[in-house]
Amino acid sequence: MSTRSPEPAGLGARGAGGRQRLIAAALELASTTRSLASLGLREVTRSAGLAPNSFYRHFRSFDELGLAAVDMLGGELRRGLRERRRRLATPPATPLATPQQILAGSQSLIGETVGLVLDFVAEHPTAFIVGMRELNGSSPVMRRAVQQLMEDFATDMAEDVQALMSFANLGPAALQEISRQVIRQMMFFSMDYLEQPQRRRDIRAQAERFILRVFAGEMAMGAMAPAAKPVEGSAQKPLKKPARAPAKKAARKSAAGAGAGRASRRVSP
Amino acid sequence: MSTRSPEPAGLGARGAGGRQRLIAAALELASTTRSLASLGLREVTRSAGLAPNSFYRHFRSFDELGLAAVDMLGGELRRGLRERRRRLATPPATPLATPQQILAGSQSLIGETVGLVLDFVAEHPTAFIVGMRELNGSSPVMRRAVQQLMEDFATDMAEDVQALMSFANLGPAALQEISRQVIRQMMFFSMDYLEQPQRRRDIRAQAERFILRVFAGEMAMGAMAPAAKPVEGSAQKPLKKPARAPAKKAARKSAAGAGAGRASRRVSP
DNA sequence: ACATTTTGTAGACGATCGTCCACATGCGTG
DNA sequence: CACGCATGTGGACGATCGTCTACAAAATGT
Repeated sequence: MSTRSPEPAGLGARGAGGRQRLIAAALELASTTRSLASLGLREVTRSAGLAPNSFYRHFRSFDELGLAAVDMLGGELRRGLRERRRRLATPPATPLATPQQILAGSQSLIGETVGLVLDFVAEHPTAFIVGMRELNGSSPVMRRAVQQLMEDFATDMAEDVQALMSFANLGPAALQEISRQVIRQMMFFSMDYLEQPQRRRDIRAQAERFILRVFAGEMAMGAMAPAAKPVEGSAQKPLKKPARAPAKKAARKSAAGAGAGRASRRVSP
Repeated sequence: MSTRSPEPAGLGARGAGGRQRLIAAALELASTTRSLASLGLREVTRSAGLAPNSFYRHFRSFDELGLAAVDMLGGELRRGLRERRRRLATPPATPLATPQQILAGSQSLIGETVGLVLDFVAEHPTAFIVGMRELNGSSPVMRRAVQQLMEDFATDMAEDVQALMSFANLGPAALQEISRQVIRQMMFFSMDYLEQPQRRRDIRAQAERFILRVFAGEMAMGAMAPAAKPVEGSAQKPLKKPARAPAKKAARKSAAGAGAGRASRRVSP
C-alpha cells in the first residue's frame, strides 16, 4: 500500500522513507517522554525531520502508527522465538523420566529462551517500553493489539512446550494458562532488565527460576490432590470480540486529552 | 500542611474541600481517558467544578496529586490486607505435615487474601487502573511510588507467609522473591478482573491456582536437586535510591509533552 | 513522453493549554 | 475590629496543538 519496496523491516532504517523514520521517532519519544497517545503530531514529525502534514501521508492516527510498530517488532520477536525454539528442538530426552529429570533437562531450553527474549528487549528498548506502556495505556486499540500479541506468544510457547516436553503430561488448558502467566511475568522481568542493567545476570536467573518453579508446581500439584486443580474450561479464549468499549460514549478515534504546553519546561524562553 | 482537619480519607468525599474532589476527578479522568501526566490542568479542575487556578491551591504538579492518591489508596489497601491476614491468623495446622497438607491447609488463607485484593480493586477501579498505568507510565516519580507500594505489599506478604507457614521452611530471600512475583501477577489478574466482569469467578480461581502452584513449585524444587535453586543474594533490594534519572537531561518537573487539542474529537464544533 | 500516484512542503485557522496577576470570600486569632 | 491565611474566581498572555487547503517534486505505469 505504502512502500512499494519490500523494506527489510529494520526499524532504525536510515535510508528508508518517512514512514520508518516516523515510527522510530515516535517510539523514541514515547519511551523517553510519554505515552504514544500523548505525543504530539508536530512533536513526532519534527523529530523525524518532516513537516507536520507529512504524518498524514503515512498514518491516519497514532493508533495506526502504533499498530504498525506492533506488527513489525512483535512479529520480529515472535518469529525469532519460534525459530530459536525450533532450532533447539533436540529430541526429547529419555521419555520415561522422573519430574526432576524432566525439569533438569529443560533448563537449557528455558535458559536459551529467556536469553532470547531479554536480548531482544535489550536490543529494542524503546519498542518494549512503548509496548508495556500501551498494554495498560491510552487507546483501547493499542491495548487490544498488545494483549493479542502476548496471547500469541503464550500460544506459541504452549505449543512448543507441548512438542518438546510432551512426556510431562500437562493438560492443554493448564498449559495455556501457565504460558500466559509466564509471558506476563516476563514483561516485568524485561522491565527490570532495562531499568537495572547492573543486575542483568540476577534478573535472568530469576526469570529462569520462576519458569522452572511454575512448571514444577504444576507437576507437583498434578501428582497430588486432584481437588486442587480444576482448571475449568479453556482457561481464556484468545480475546474474542471487544464487545464493549471502555470509553464513555463514543469510541474515541485515536487519542484524546493532552494539553498544549503542559510542563513542557518552556525550554525556549 | 494542607488540610488542618484529619479528613477521614474517603475518596469520593462529597462535602470535602476541593482537594478530594480534585483527586477523585483526576483518577476518574485518568482511568477513562489517558494517563495522569497527560491530563490537562484545566480538564481536571473543570471536572472537579473548580477554576483552573484552584489547582495550585492544593498541588504544585500532577506528580504531587498522584503521590497523594497513592498514599491514600495504597495505604488503605495495605492496611486492609494486613488486618485481614492478621484476623485469619489461625494457629498453624499440624506443624509436621507433608507438603500436600501444608498447601491444602493454606488454600483458605490464599482464597481469602485473593478475594480481598480483587474486592478492593473492584471497589476502586479508577485508582487501580491509574496505578497500573503509572507503574510503567509517565513520570519517574509516579513509577517509583507505585513500584515501592508493590514492594511493600510483597514484603507484607512475605512476613505473613513466614508467620503463618513457618513450617514450610522457605528461605527468606526466596520468599521475598516469590512474594514479589505473586504481587506482580496479581496486577494482571486484577486488570482481567476489571475488564471481564463476567469471568470473575474464573479469574479468581486462576489467581488462587497460580499462588498455590508457585509455592508448590518452590517446595518441590527445594526437595529435589539443590543445583536448581541458588537464589544468590537477597533477591532485590527494596528500591534503593533513584541514582539515575531516566529522563534525558534535567529531571522533569512534573509531566511533559502532551498537546493542545489532540484528537480531542472536537466534541463541540 | 505524459498522466497519475505518492510523498513532502507552506501557511493559516480556531481551539486548548499552562501560568501569571489582581481580586473576593470565609475563618480563626490577636 | 483588623489581621493573616487558606481557598476560590476571572481575565489575559504567549505558546503549542490538530487539521485543513493549496501547491511542488519525485516516482511510477503505460
